[in-house]
Amino acid sequence: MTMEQIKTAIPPACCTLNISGKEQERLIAMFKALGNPIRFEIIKFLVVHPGCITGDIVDFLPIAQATVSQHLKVLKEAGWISGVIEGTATCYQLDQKRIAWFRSVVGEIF
Amino acid sequence: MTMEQIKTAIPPACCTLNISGKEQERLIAMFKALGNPIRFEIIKFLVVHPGCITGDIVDFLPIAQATVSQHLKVLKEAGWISGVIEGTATCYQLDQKRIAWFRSVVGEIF
DNA sequence: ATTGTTTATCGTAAAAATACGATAAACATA
DNA sequence: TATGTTTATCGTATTTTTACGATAAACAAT
Repeated sequence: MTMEQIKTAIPPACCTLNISGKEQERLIAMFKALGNPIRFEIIKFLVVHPGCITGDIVDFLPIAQATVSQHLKVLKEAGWISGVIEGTATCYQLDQKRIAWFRSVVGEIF
Repeated sequence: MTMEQIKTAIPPACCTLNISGKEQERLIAMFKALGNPIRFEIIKFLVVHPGCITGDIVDFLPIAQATVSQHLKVLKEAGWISGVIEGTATCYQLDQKRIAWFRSVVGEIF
């Protein structure tokens, strides 16, 4: 009886983890957003060419403008980038504050 | 003529980026794998309870055994975890080497 | 050998993501 | 005001992901 309990017990907790709720949702959204080859290329492009407008990214990628716009929206909502409207164009750059947060939380978890 | 060229030119490169090919694919796969709430919970569980078997995770989560097994496969193929067969059970833990690689590459990019 | 336990895989239905053309909205320019 | 430029959004077709039950495979226990 006692042995069976030991046999079926899960390994004891080795630590605690302080992430849940909205914070966890945001982190997962950031992971999900970069888990796509096109969006990863967009981020790489913005790392090297900060301040690009949508059209620059459309010219760079082999996909339709509507699709690029959609991917930019996902990246923006996840917190990887922010866009500043300048006339008819939108100027994008990395959201360094959020990215720093991402790195720090990943560092805390693992 | 000259002005038009300036107007349509993309911002100059501010740096270079050394990631591409198989390495980039692996990184994207790691992002994609953690961009799912169930898989994120599995990783959290394994952080706190290293060395758990599949059944422990099945008991912990509100989803079917087949689904858990599928998610474990995704996490394993992405490089987040590794599994050691012990009798009929499989003992899972984080792949710390790969995780360290993930953190270092993310640090290099951003 | 037979039965039970544990996990992975197969086939498939439902949900979500992705890509596109068409169109609208906002602004600049002639 | 009329025309062009730039981007976002809408509707939709296709692909991918997710979840499940059923089953198979590998081992343990009787």
